[in-house]
Amino acid sequence: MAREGRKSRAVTILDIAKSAGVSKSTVSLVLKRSPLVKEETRQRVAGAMDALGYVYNRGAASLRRARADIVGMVINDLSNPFFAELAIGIERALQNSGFVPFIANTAESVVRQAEVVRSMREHGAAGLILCPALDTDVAEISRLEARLPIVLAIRRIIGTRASLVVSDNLAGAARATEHLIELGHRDIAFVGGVGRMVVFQDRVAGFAGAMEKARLAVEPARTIESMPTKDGGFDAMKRLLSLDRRPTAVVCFNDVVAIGAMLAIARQGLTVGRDVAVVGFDDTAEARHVSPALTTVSVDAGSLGERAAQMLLRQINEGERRLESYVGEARLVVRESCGADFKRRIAS
Amino acid sequence: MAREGRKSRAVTILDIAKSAGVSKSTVSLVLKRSPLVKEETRQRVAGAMDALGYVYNRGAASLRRARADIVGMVINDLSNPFFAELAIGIERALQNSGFVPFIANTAESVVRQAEVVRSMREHGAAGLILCPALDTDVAEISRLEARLPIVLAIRRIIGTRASLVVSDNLAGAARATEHLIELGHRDIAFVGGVGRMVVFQDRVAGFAGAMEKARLAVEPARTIESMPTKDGGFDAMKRLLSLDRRPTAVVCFNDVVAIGAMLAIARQGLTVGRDVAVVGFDDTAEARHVSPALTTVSVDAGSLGERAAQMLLRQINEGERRLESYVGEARLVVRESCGADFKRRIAS
DNA sequence: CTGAAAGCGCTTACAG
DNA sequence: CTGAAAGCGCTTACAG
Repeated sequence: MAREGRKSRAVTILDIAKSAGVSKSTVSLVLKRSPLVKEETRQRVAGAMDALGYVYNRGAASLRRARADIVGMVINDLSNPFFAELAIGIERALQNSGFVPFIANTAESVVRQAEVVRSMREHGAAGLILCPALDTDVAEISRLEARLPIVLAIRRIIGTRASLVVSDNLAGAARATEHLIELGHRDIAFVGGVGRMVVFQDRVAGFAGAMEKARLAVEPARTIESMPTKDGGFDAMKRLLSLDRRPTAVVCFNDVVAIGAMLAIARQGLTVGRDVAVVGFDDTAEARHVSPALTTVSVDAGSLGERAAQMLLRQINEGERRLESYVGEARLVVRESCGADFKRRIAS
Repeated sequence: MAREGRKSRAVTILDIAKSAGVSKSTVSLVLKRSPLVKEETRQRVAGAMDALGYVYNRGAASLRRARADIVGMVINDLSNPFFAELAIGIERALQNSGFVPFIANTAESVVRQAEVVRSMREHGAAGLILCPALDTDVAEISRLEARLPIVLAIRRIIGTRASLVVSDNLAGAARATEHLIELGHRDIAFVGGVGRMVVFQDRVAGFAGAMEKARLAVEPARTIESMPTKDGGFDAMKRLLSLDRRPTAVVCFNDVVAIGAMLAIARQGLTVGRDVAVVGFDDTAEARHVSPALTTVSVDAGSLGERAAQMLLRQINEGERRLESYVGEARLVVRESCGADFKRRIAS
């Protein structure tokens, strides 16, 4: 009935050694798959482990080796499918690396983020992949980055020299805006996102650049900030639609904002794509699945995650600091929400 | 330039002790906030920690105390918002418990699940919250459950005596079905989910029970299995719509399946709610956000997660085995996809 | 391949 | 409050 857990005395390599009639050292060699041990001995030891229900104590090993096999992934919003896909990509890349990823969700709280990071360091994390929460302090990142390998993902923070994996926000937003302009739109708004985020600034810059190139006005009143969530997008779009002159198209901060915006448009009795064109950013699985399907900028969250993981592994293994940056391609994926279809039907 | 990480010699309590002019024991007492240490000493020690950049080594502490402060959460599909919400609820409940949750995603692979569980045990997890992957072996759970505190969440597995947090699948599905029957539907199908999952069996049983109570036929050909994903739901619905006689309503295995099904219906040129009524199960945030809004069975993933966490904490703290079960209420939330609205408009 | 010894950083009694 | 000692379970040389 009693559990054999950490409570009662655990089975150790010494027990295994006795049971298999070898020394502690030999068991340790078996554990690390050393070729020094002959097959027959190896099997005897493995048999003893099975029989006694041995569980390797990584804590003890880490303590001795002064290095643990975990890496932390700190995610700012796990309920956003984009970050869930990112996390899954990171996990995939870590699969056979000898490191296990531990995920934590900060829910955009810097306080929570500090706790989580501290906890991961206390557990001996060999490195961190960090998607910084809103309003993360530059100094905090710099301090961290001096102490352990770290890769910043998705959200750039100005003033740090940490390794970085982001997507090409400027080009992506520009491309999305150009597409709307090509479709004939002149009155285009930017919806969602928080002004003090660098990602927001980059995307707005891409948007404004494309507008200016086409000699179109960028009115400050037509850039509506919001939390980068579905509800945020819904509210922002509602506000935008309540203005006296409504835009014919909107570039949204990201997909969840765009989906929220689409709902606000529908709620208003308008048709997405015909009355108001919508484009998103991220290309999460949801973008394909909503109706009308969302035209968006694809950044491939999964492969960004893989990149970040590989970058972190290099940094951990090479010991000394080696900073890299990767800017993932941002590719426009035209579906229905931009109304390209409606235009075509009218033209023909 | 050099990192102070685990590579070079780490700062230990001995360094702190020297720097603060106290003994190692005193530092340890400060660490655990013992009232034995007077405030002035405490501050001196805390100051030294700050100055030297001390990081508590939990691995060493766990080793000595033979007990770690982590609990594992093993999730079968983190890309399903339902499980993401569950995970967030678990995290919330663990916030001030002294335990930190480590999440891992098995992506429905039992092989991956075994690896992940082993890794968590090796790291000394004090307990596990497990959402079993498809086809998880009963024997494996039983073995595990004899060795450490464990709470099974969401997916019941027949034959184990482990603690359990699930929702009332039978009643929920019955309620959803009854609602469709009240709306006048006679020809109702069940869409999505994998037949060998107990959750599926429970929900189908609820569905069939309600049908039989209304003396309606349950045709096996009208129970279409699929992976419990959006794509699965899409495919299943497509198959269902290709039958000669199409049902007027469908009860879906869960929300992601329902949303996939809604897309298949729309793709077919039909209108959800008017041509085919749809109800889901879970009430994820997405259910509110799709259009038409999904009528579904609310089970409150977040609070199920909290329950599971509390149950696990009790089990860990009380030392000996104490099995509990919690069956969360399943409440029908009527929105638009069931067509209640259309019916009303016709009636008036 | 094996055995003995030391040590990773902490906590736990225990005596003062 | 403090100090000295032992020990958690492992790995790491090192000598055989």
